[in-house]
Formats: sequence, structure tokens, C-alpha cells
Amino acid sequence: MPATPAHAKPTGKGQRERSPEPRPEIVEALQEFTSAEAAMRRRSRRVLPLGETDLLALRHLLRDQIAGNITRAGDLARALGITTASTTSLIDRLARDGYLVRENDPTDRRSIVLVPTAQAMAPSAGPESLIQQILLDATVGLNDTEATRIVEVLRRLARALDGIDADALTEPQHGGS
Amino acid sequence: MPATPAHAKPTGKGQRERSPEPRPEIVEALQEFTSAEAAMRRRSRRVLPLGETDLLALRHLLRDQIAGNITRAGDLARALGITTASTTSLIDRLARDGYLVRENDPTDRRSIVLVPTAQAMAPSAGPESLIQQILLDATVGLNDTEATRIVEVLRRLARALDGIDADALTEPQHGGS
DNA sequence: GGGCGATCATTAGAGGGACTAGAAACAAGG
DNA sequence: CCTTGTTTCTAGTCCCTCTAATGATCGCCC
Repeated sequence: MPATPAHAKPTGKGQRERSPEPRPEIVEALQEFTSAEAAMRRRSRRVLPLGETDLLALRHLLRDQIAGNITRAGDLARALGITTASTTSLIDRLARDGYLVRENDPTDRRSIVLVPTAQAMAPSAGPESLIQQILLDATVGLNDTEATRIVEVLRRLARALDGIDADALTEPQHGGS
Repeated sequence: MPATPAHAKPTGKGQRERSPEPRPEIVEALQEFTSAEAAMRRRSRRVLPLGETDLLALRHLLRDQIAGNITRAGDLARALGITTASTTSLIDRLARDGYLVRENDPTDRRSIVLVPTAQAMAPSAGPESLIQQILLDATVGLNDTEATRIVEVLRRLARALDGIDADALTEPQHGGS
């Protein structure tokens, strides 16, 4: 690995003070992480039972279920950033393999409600859990304050990405949230 | 671990002390980030000139060039976690659109050397740079120690993922030769 | 220095997953 | 009732990756 020579060095003064400056090293490190994860996931695609999108969909379903929310097909499409047509075949795949079932929405007969089955937790118990464990092992050695701060930043980054759509990229005006 | 729906609450004592405990919230927040990024990238695929893999490939090439290393086709395949066959068509795409050129490797006539062109930096200047800016904006408000710690953890996570291959997932033994 | 296995890039063919376009069923309001 | 908007699904297409097999070259050992 190259030693990434080109960091914009922060002005050396404040060591403990909150700085209004951005941190390019963090964005760069985040890129390293995502590209490492993508590469790992491609390398291991044979032994992983589900594709990337399918896994994200399943996680979304389980999270919604824990939170007590129901998930309809359209919700999943929006959450994953794919079209509803793609979502239909995604649901077909997951239903065919027994990860979820389609149920009628009692309040809207056009909609369907997606209900994860017990099988839905299986991926998290297979090779996926080993990945989780390896990741967990890499998070030790922090104090509570640091851990909290990291989670804060990651959440802020995720929400910032949520606000981006195609229009925001072509029209640099922040159209409002 | 049966399901672990909520967070494993750290033992409330150490607020400033380094803890050997893992931080599931960090892994979870990281998942949120990667899924938010994937969703954003899918939403904006129309206006982004390159696919995800193509972009990663270009970044790898530029990084190698800055570090003074040459990149051969096989190197790219390994870095991206795809087969050499897929790499061939990836190089075809990138070469066709003028992002790189193939050159002969003087030391090995079977290999080709990939040389990024000036065009290779164009994607980082378009919508991609806007994404970068939005991410940068979300990293403000940290002190130097916190920023350093975050980068440390992310790098450690990335390296941990680098060490995972299909065999490591099926054979939990770390016996790789 | 000639043969032999290993390595590198490529081609050919197949499959998965995402997209666009359009249609059917239903909801909601005039 | 009728019109307009929403939700899902079908049909057809395209892009990207994979497996399998080929041609060219390297490294090595006899």
C-alpha cells in the first residue's frame, strides 16, 4: 500500500479544540474502507448466499421489524435507491429463497407488506457473522467519548448522503430538505 | 449470539479509559454509511459518468501513479476483487472512453501497463467532487485527536477486510499459507 | 537450448441484476 | 361516476461479472 503522501495538513495549532476545518483524511480513509469492503465482498461472492443489495434489503426489513414498522415494497425501493421494477424482482428472489413472504396490506389493497421469516436472520449467522466479528475486533481500544464521536460523524455522513439525489448533483443549489 | 437486537451496553464505568471492548454501534453506523452511499450512488447513476467499479479502478490507478508505482492489469484485478476476464472488459471500457491507455510492459511481454490519462481526473472534478465536498462538510467540528483516532479505526477496519477471502469465511482457521 | 508447467491477458458464452416503458388494480376527490 | 395519482407487476433491454478455454510468454530444470 502506498503511504498516501498528500494529506492537507491541519494547521498545527489546536490539539484539543474543536476545529471548524474539514478533515480530508477522514473522507479518504472512508474511501479506503468502502473500497476494501467492496473488494472483499466480490472476492467472497461464491460463499456468500446473497448479493449486496439483497443483504441490504434484508437488513432494512429486520430493522423495520424491530422498530415496529411495517415495510412495503415501495419503502424498500426508496430505501435502497432502486426502481420499483427492480424491487419486484428483488422481492421475487428473496421470497423464492424463503427470506420473506408477501402479505396483503389491510389498509391499501394495492400495496403489499413484506414480512421477514426466521430464515431472514440466517445470513447474519453464516459467513456474514464472521465478517461482523472481524469488524468488531477492529473497534477495540477506544474510550466511550471517542466511540460516541465516531458514531456521530458516521451518522452525519450517512444523513448527508441521504440528501443527495441526481438533481442535487447537476444543480449545485441545495434545493432544501 | 442470539440476534442481539439492541446495543450491547458497555459497562457503564469507564468514560475516559481505553476499553478492550468492541463497539457494535460503530459497526452498525458504518453499515448505515455504506448502505447510504450505495443508495445515493444508485440514485445518481444517470448523472455519474462511471460505474462504481470503474471509479474505484480509476482511483486505484491514480493513487498508484502518485506513489510512483506502475499498475498492471492483474494488479487491478486483485485490488478490485474481480477476475482478470472482467478486468479486461473494464480496461476496454476505460480505454475506449479515454481514461487510460494500454502500454507494453518492457519487463514482461505478457503483461500490459495501465497508464491513466489527463481525462482520468475528470470524474473527480464533476459531480463526484460535489459528493466529496458534502462529505467534507460533515467532518467538521472535531479536534485533532478525535480526527486522528477516527482515521486510525477506519484504516484498521479496511486492513481487516483486506485479509478476508472466501477461504477465510468457510474455514474459520487462520492458517493461510 | 529445448521442453514443461505456471502466469498473464484475452475471447466467447452465460447469467444476474438494474433500468425504461407500459399496464392493471386500487385510492381519493370532484 | 369519472378522473387523476399511486402502487405493484410484466416485458424487454443493457451493463457488468462470471466460468471455461486459448494464445503468448516467462522461469526453470535437465
